[in-house]
Amino acid sequence: MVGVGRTHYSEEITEAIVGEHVQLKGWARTRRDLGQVIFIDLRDRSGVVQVVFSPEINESALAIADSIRNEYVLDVKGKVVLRDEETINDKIPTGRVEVHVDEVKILNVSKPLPFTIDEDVQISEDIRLKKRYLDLRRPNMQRVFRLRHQVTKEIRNFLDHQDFMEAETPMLTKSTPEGARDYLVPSRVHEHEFYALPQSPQLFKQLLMVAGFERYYQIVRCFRDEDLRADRQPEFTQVDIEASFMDSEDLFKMSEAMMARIMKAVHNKDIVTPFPRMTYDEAMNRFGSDKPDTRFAMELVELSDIVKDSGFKVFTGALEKGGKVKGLNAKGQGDAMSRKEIDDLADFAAIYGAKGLAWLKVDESLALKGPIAKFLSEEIQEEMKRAMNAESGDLLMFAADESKVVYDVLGALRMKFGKELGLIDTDAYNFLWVTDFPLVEYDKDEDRHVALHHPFTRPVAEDVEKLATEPENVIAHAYDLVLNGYELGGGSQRIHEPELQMQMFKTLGFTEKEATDQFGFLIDALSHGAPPHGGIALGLDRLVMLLAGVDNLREVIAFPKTASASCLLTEAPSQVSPSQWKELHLRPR
RNA sequence: GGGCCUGUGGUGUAGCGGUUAACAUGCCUGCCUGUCACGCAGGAGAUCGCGGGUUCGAUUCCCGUCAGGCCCGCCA
Repeated sequence: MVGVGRTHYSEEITEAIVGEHVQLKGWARTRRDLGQVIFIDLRDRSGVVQVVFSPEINESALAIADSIRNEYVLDVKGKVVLRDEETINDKIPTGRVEVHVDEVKILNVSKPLPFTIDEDVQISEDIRLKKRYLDLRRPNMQRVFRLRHQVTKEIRNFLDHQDFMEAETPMLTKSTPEGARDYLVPSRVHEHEFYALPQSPQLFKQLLMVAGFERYYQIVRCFRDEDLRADRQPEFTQVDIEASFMDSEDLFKMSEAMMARIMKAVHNKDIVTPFPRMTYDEAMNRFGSDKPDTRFAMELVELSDIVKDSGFKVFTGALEKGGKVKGLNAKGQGDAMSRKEIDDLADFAAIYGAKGLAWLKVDESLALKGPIAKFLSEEIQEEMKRAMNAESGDLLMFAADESKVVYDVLGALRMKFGKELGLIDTDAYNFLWVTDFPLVEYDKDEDRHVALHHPFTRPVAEDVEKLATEPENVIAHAYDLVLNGYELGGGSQRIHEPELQMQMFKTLGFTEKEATDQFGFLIDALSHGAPPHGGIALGLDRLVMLLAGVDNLREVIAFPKTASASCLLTEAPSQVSPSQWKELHLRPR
């Protein structure tokens, strides 16, 4: 340990250095004043050690200690002493020793705090965010940010060893259509023109490939002006990677090695590679999600064929409109749940667009009971039971609707039961590749196709012809890395031919002129010897969140935004002066 | 844009159509030489988020609003 005026961190005060004279700096965590003897727990970034003041040690130090309060900043000098057997404190690592203080300086005082700097004190989150500098002082928060540092350090070391080089890209860049809403920055110099903060460095990293860097990465801030979630912040950090001459297999392998290294470094956990893979179709059909949590089973069951001739309108109607009927078996819940609880599931399903939720209980004689039982023949009921592996006491739920609604509803119900029934192994880290995404999907509102990944994603070779004719059926060279039901990141092989890129823009409804106006620089770059390339971007915040075992991004971002995208500490965003408006050629509306 | 939940001393909670608004912790004062979330004694500290309504009377019920959270839409 180095440092001016400090010989040790508090965690280093151990039996090994008994008798030594040490100098420590830190904060007074608590003071226990017994009149003639005062104990203070001195906390620094490493931990806590007890320092002792008494007349036998030093009168003047004791006098100063009398005025010390919580969170005063101290500089103490003293001797490391072994504690008597009966005064050993097993609760702290340094509990076998203490420092007898012969000199103390108060480096700074502190007002009483709004909350205690301690591990498990429950404080409402707005208070924590308003006084974030105190919140971050808590040891468990410090641990999280040390973990975060360790993760980025491992990533940098790993990629460096793989010949990747870090390069920076602009934060003031061009607003482009497609994707999320941009954060805009008005230009002072160019009247009525705006920069956009990057949603990701996507185009720049492709241009770095054209530039011949071959292997690039960047740990980079990205911005998206969309509404927040527990796992979504308006600014977030991405591990952005791009490589020339690497195919998807190379990228999978490399990403897996990187994740394995991180897991080993931070949790000493050996994870199995290669990661399992699943196509997008399979993920949706089995789990109702493109980021399935595979830590528990409870898969969706396809019932469309079984019920298509049932005559039950709810089912057949959905099928006639091109939808699906799928089921979900909540084991034992037919017995466990009350009628009201089951009825409440329909409200839950409605959030995801379901018009209702059909269900059946399996009774002791394996008969199906419930409001829809009478609409289904004996034969169909038998087939349903077989397909869903129905046993006595089970609750069978059914969604019949357009595919998206069926997936969303049953996928959400699956996660709800998984969590509430404790089916999830919380120690598991289930990595998974989801592959073969569709290239585009049809957007009703805009009446055109939009890219599922982004417009630079490469269609698989055998589907290129379909781009113009049946774009919905084109599969992309795109993949997501999923961990425990969270999308950790996504990547793709990119289009490196200008003609194919232009065709892609046309598929997305751009005219040639619009494409050239917006993305001319890219098309031009691709026309000058662009190598085949592809890459991946990983959400660093989410990764750290999962490694830290928390379920909210705010816990792993030092100064996060609230659900309404404001910073309670600085009170950003804020109004600006009339002169600032004017300079930017703007006026309030 | 929409739905749901929360808002009471500094902090965390309790409470109820009429209370002296309770408890814990923190804070202040005094006592205490082995505590460790020290202890003991005393004290200060709240227009119950804000506005309106219902009512003889609202912290409590209703409406609105603001703030925080979760979710849908949005976002990859």
